[in-house]
Amino acid sequence: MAIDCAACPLRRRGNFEAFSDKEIAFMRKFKTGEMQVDPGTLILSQGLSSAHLFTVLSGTGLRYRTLPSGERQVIQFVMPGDFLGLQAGVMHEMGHSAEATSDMVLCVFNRGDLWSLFKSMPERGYALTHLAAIQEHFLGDALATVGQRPAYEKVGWAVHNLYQRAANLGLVRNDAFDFPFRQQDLADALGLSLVHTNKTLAKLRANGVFLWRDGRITVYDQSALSKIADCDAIPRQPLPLI
Amino acid sequence: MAIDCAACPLRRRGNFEAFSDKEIAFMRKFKTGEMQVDPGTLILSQGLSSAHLFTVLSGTGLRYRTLPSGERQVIQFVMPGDFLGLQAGVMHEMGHSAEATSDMVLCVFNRGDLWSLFKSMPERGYALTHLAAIQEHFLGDALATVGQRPAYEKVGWAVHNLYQRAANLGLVRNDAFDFPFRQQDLADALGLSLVHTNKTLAKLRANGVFLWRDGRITVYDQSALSKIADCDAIPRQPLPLI
DNA sequence: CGCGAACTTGATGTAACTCAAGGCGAGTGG
DNA sequence: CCACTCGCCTTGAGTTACATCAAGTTCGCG
Repeated sequence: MAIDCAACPLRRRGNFEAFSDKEIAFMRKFKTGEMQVDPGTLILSQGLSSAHLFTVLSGTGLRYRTLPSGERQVIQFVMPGDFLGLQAGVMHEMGHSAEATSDMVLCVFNRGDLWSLFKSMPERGYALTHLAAIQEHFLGDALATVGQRPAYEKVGWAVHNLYQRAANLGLVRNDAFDFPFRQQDLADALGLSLVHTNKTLAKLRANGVFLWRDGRITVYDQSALSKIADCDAIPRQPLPLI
Repeated sequence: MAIDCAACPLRRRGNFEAFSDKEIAFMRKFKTGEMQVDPGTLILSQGLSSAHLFTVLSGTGLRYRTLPSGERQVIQFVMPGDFLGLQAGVMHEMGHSAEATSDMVLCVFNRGDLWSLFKSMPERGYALTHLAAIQEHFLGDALATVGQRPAYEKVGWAVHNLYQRAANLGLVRNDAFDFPFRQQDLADALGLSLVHTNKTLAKLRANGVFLWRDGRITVYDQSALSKIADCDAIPRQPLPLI
């Protein structure tokens, strides 16, 4: 029933690092199952630990942090290949929650096996660290955007980023990709109000940059978009995968 | 001349994880030297790789990301125990720069030896990942603060955080610790203008919460501060160290 | 058909920005 | 020793990007 790691659909469709035979054999043991969830399902919960760690096989989700005052900051739009639960794995508790926004399939690992990953398969431990470094890189970029840029550029940056990631995963067809989120989610990711986000999206639409409708984003003018996003191009190196 | 890892001053003064004898032996080999730098020295440069990785032994610094448009986002106020250069270690380039703001002493490691850390001493590889996870946790918190909170709380959060970190390192005496930064640095960390940061600091001072003068912060009212910062208490677990 | 969730749009308010000017201490040079 | 500059902090005045408030539309669903 469960997908065999050797035939992992991610490595076939996306731009990921290759696995050695030894690594595949290890991952088969390391993987303890698969999980299928519906939209809205809470996968990890801020403040709690978790017995399981996950790699997203398909579907989309959100990571977000809730402040005691009730505000919500979306940390990341989760896509296939993302690893969820590192904080629960090595620390006492998660600093954010994760939930599905579409049907989602996740590879499941045991938190308790994490040490074996370093101990008996250092290549995999290194890959995990690599993933964490990429995450740090992305968060730094997000922080700079949220902290320093005006709304129009924020939204442009977000869509640009999402488009690049989707493209890397082979999820873009005719300059369009699925994006099953609400405007509120984007607003919470960028530190903008819902209303202002809406008006900014309208502006970008009017300018013919892109269109977000019915859970799908279509980019009409890539060069305009990357000019608005104004960020250093992401090197298209293969991503590590757990 | 150089400090022996067995007598590392960090592990003695701060709240860090203990090292086994094997780990100490390994770190002695892993450490290739020490570096002494003056205030203003650039340690790592955004967009470039680096042959060296560092652990801060003493002194303070800044990590910051510069946007193509010239804006600067301060990512972190660097304190002793912080590890610098993970991104250069596992990725092609740094996503941010790092510079000293005081005299600083750094432990120096070779980028090329990083793999040996995973290969021959998985405990250390795990510690590195742990460190990365903590960093991710902190960045998520910073993102939430910059994205969702008003200026008064932002500044309160920042000082609260800095105080906690300094306390963990044994750097607090009489509720005060050194903080050799400019208001502009704090402004760039929080996504505020210099002027507004200044006025917000004046308000906190007037309210008797804390005082920042001559490169030193004195906290007068801890409970008021943590109420303003309004964040989940950081568990005081020992920090990993590289 | 009524209801709720999400999106849209206009009107009004305000937190934070920019501009502008002055103070203060440290360093420099005549 | 004073005059000057320079970096940083401070404060007031005016502006604006974004927030909040308040409707209204559309659409799917029980």
